[in-house]
Parts: sequence; structure tokens; C-alpha cells
Amino acid sequence: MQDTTIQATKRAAITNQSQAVSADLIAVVIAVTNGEPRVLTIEQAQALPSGPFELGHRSLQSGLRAWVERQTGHPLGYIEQLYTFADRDRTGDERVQISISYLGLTREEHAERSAAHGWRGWYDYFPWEDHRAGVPSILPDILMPRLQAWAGEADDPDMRHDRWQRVAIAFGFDDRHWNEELVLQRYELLYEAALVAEATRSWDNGNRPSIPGRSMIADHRRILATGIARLRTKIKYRPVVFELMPPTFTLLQLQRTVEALAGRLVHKQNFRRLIEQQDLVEETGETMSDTGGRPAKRFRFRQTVLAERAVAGTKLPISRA
Amino acid sequence: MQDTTIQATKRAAITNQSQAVSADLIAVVIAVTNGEPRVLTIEQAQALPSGPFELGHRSLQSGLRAWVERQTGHPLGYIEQLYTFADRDRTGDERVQISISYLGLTREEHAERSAAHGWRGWYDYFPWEDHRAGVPSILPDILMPRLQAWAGEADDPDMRHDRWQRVAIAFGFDDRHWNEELVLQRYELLYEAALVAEATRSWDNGNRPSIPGRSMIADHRRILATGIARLRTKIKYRPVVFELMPPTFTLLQLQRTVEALAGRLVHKQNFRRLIEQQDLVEETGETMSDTGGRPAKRFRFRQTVLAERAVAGTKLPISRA
DNA sequence: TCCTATTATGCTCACGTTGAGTATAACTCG
DNA sequence: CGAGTTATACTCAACGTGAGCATAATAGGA
Repeated sequence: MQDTTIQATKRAAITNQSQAVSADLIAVVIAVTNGEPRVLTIEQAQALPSGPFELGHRSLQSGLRAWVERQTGHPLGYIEQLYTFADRDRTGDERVQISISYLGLTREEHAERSAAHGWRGWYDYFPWEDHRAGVPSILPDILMPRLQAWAGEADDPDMRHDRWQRVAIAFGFDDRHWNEELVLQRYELLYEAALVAEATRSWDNGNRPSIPGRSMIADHRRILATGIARLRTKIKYRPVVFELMPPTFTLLQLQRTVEALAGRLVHKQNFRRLIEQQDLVEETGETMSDTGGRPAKRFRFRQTVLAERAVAGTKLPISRA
Repeated sequence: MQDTTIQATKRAAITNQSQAVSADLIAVVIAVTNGEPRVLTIEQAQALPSGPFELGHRSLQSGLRAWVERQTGHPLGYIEQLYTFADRDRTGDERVQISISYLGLTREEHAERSAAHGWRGWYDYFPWEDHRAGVPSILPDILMPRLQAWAGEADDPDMRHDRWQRVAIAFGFDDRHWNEELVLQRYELLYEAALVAEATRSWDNGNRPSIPGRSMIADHRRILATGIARLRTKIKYRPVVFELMPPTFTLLQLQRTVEALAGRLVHKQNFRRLIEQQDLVEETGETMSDTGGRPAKRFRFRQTVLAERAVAGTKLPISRA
């Protein structure tokens, strides 16, 4: 093999400086209960489950599973990698901290409640993201004027224009459409405008009150935003919603789950048409009659299509216009 | 702030075991020249540019840029993160190696040639991925029978079926359509079937000749596959192709670039329709007359739409059927 | 029992998108 | 000047998608 040079280079480098690295695993674990999307948290809902990647872990994924189970008692099902970032460690020493974040999906069940950890509705952290009941008032009443002020306070007129354009696109101002996938861009704009608590914590500015929405330690809320954005994108082309569903369900329950995630409503008949024509589900034969109307057929996810669709795609009628 | 517990936990863990971590940055740098997609390599085209993440690096991205420039003399433009994985280090000691891979796009220009590094056509590594001139003969002649044999040699009939189904979906056998995005799945199947050199290197089996296609050290070819897959997906909804184009170009040049990346041809008239109706480009006023036919208008990418489209999406007429 | 509210489910329709093909236009080269 | 080649403008049918109408099946109360 001719890779001797490379391996030698690596070894040399490793022996020098790069050992001053530690790797953290951070989990965004999502479940949907009673039509509300929730995230698994620790530390009084101020942090995501996380812990260092250790020698004992067989892989990044298994390390993550171990940490989440240890900290919350909740076993993980589906997980996928989100993003990796590095920061000069805030603890002071000259160590570099690498954080590898994951998105996990489960159902909220055997979750043992405790004071230290628990499920929190994700809209507690991002109240401007829930458009199921129309545009939330926080948007026109609070965010819009504050962001407008932020854009306007730039010196350069070009920069003012640029700021406002980014804001308008991300938040759907100026007659633009709301795009539910831009969760991260929105959070980052609010951070840049110093409207969220995380942005104002370190340097002291006493006078600017932050906007509604629960905050988290370090950049955990940013990671949560990344996870939500990924999930909102992904449900449109991969059958991941089913990871969040009980074994059997009605189409309305499925729809409510999708709506909870997307933060917007979908056309009922079109939703059913799309789900059924894709052969994603099959009837169990039973019906469910306690929802106040005509009984609904129960469905079950067709495991068979997993192999095919996991690769070939799925569609959901969430408008893109 | 209430994050003291967490920070304490982190510090404790860092001091214990997790310092035995080193982080590598690996780059998949792509350019398209003369209608051929190429990847920047080192070590006689057997490795991707890479190096350890060091204390001196301000961020992961800047560390990566530094390594690529040092090893190849080529400055990077657009880059995005691909994936992070961890492996027990192959150098023997009990260190854990974390690899963070990136996709970079540039134009092959100031690239100083040298024996050690250079641009290599990516289809040298994946000859079965180029369908521009129809289904490459390697698919029916070599891959198909060898994969069939591999599927058939499983003991369990269920496993035989499962193997063949995965193969058929990934490679478009049994009258299925070729899906150019499944680059990684295809490579992984070939690896699982021990048909690529990387899979047979470590344990000795002298008798199974590997299939055509240049190999790389460690898992670099796998990372390249990840990058190609990402790029093939991304050109369909983000205007990243323009990162690979010269300042001005004809629509045919643009089309050829897209085709080179996707590994398949597109309908010319529809391609133009789509590009133009999205206002992605504007005429420069000049024309280009050395292509053997009617002179083509020169176009330039409209930087203006970057802000909007970077977020709002783009479309390319690469059939999904 | 019948009416009302509520959810389930089937079906239609208009419209935009997309794959595919036809028809010209404008060059170069021999 | 005709052949070859590329550019560019249109047309058309099929399909996907958003939206709405209509009917079915249940519970609960008048």
C-alpha cells in the first residue's frame, strides 16, 4: 500500500497539537404527543442530552444512545447525524471542543418523569414557528418591529437593505410566503440581531429585553433549530413520520402529527390522497370511533415499503408556494 | 446561569478519557473541466486532501481550507460539511479518530500540477456512475452478474431476497429506473459484496478480483461517494452549479456541466426553459461563436438571486421517474 | 326519533409543471 | 451554396397539485 506518507503525516500531527481535542455528542430527540412536538431535555429544560464521546463507545451513534439513556432513561430508535461544529472551549483552557449533533425520533412512552429531565414542547423555544392557528401574533407584534429596527440601525444603506431582505425572506414579511423550513435561518437572524437571550448573555447590555421563547445553555437552542429544520425538510421526502407514530393510527392522527411538525395545516383530502396513493399504509381492518364523528379506519405503516421508499422518496402536501 | 452542572460534567469527562481523540479534516473538492467532473487528490490520486484539526485553526472550515491549500496549492471557494464519522484508529494505539468531511466546489484554474497531487476524473473511481452515453457496459457485463452471485450466496432465502432487492433498487436492475443520487448506496453494496479493493484489502482473499474503478486509501473513496451523492442531490434544488462555472458561459456549457455531475443527459429545450424562467441568469450581450453552429448568447449568473434562491430553491430537469 | 355537529371519505376541476417533440434561425466549413 | 451543427421558439399531452363540493357514518341532545 502506498499510503505510508499519509499515515506518517497523521501520526506526526497527532503527536503534536491535535490531541487537545474533545468530542461531545448532543442529541435532539423528538416525539409528538397529543399533537404537540416535544424535545427531550435535561437540566430543567435548559439543555439537550449530551456527553463526551469516550473510548468505550463503539461508534458515535452508540455513544449517543448511551448518553441519552443514562441521562433520561429513554431508549432511542431512529437517529441521524445533524451537524458537527467546533468551538474554542468555553471552560478556559486551550482545548478545542468538537460537538457532533444528532436528531433522534421516538414515541413518548416509557419516559420516566423527573425534575431533571423531561419532554418540552418545541414551540416553547420557538413560539414564532407555530402557524397552525394562523400567523402567531408574536410575529407582527414583536418580531417584525424589532427586526425592522435592527435592520434600520445599520450604518451602510446597502447593509440595511441586505439585512431587511434576509429578514423578509426568512420570516415571510412584505407579502412573502412563510417557509416553515427556515427555522435555523430565523433563529440565526434573531441571534445576529441580539434578540434572543443567548446572544446577549456574554457581553453585557442590560437594556435590550429579549423576545419571548425559552432559551437554552450554550448553543443548544441553535442545535434544536437545526434538528427541527432538518425534520421539517425530511418529512416531505422520506417516510420518517412513522417513527413518531404508534403501531396503528388513523389518517387524521397522522395528519395532525405532520401538521405539528410542519407548524402549518394541510388540506385533509389531499393529504389522504397522497398518503394512500403512495401505498405507505394499509388498513388494519379495525376502526376508531371515539373522535366525535364517523369512525375512522385504522392504518398501519407498511414496513415493506421501507426498503424502497427509504431510498425512493415520499411526498407530503405541504405547500411550497 | 444554571449550566454549572453541565459544564462541570463536561470538564470532568474531558479530564478523564475523552482526550484520546484526534480530529481529521477531509476534503472532497470538485471542479468540472471540459465536461468532466474532477476531484482534487493527493498521493498519486489515492487520497483526498486531509489533515488534522489543530489548535491554530479558527474553525473547522478554515482548518480545512488551510490543509487543502498547503497540500495542493488550490484555494477553496464554496464548501459545505458532509459527514462526521469515528473509527478506532488504524495506527494501533487506543486513540479514537474522528473524521469530518467537507464538500468543496471550485473551478480548475490556478491548479499547479505536480506528481503528488492533481485533478482526477471522478468516473475513474466510479465507472458505473456515468450514464451520459447510455448504461455503461460495466453494469450489465460485470456488476450485475457479480452482485447476483453475491445475493445468491446467502444461506437464508430471505436474505437472498433482501440482498437482491437492495441491489436492484440501487443499480436499477429488473426494469427499475436508474437513480443517479444513490451513489453512496451503490458503493456500500459493492463494499458489502467485497467487490471493491478497499473491502478485500485487510483480510486476505486472493481469489476474488475486484471490479474496475480506481480505489483509494482508507475510506476516502466512500467519502468521495458521499460528496458526489450530495452534489447530485443538491444541484436539483440549490443553484450550486454556478460555483463550478466561469464568470460567463453559454446555456449549453451550463447544461454540459449539470450533465457531467448528474451522469445523465437532459432535454435541451426543457433545460433552457427551466433555467430562464427562474431568472437565474442574465444575458451579457456578447455571443460565443466558436462552437460550430449558430452563435450562443453568453450568460452570467445573477448574483442578485443568491440571497433569495440560496434559500428558496432551484430546479433542474433531471428526470425523477 | 330526528336534527345537528363532527369527522370520514369519495370525487371533480382548474391550473401549473414537465417530458417530449416540431420547426426555424444562424452560424462554420468545405 | 449546401451540409452539418448548434441555438432558440413553440406546441402538446400527461400528470401532479391545490381547492372545493358532496355524501357517509357516527354521537349527542332536543
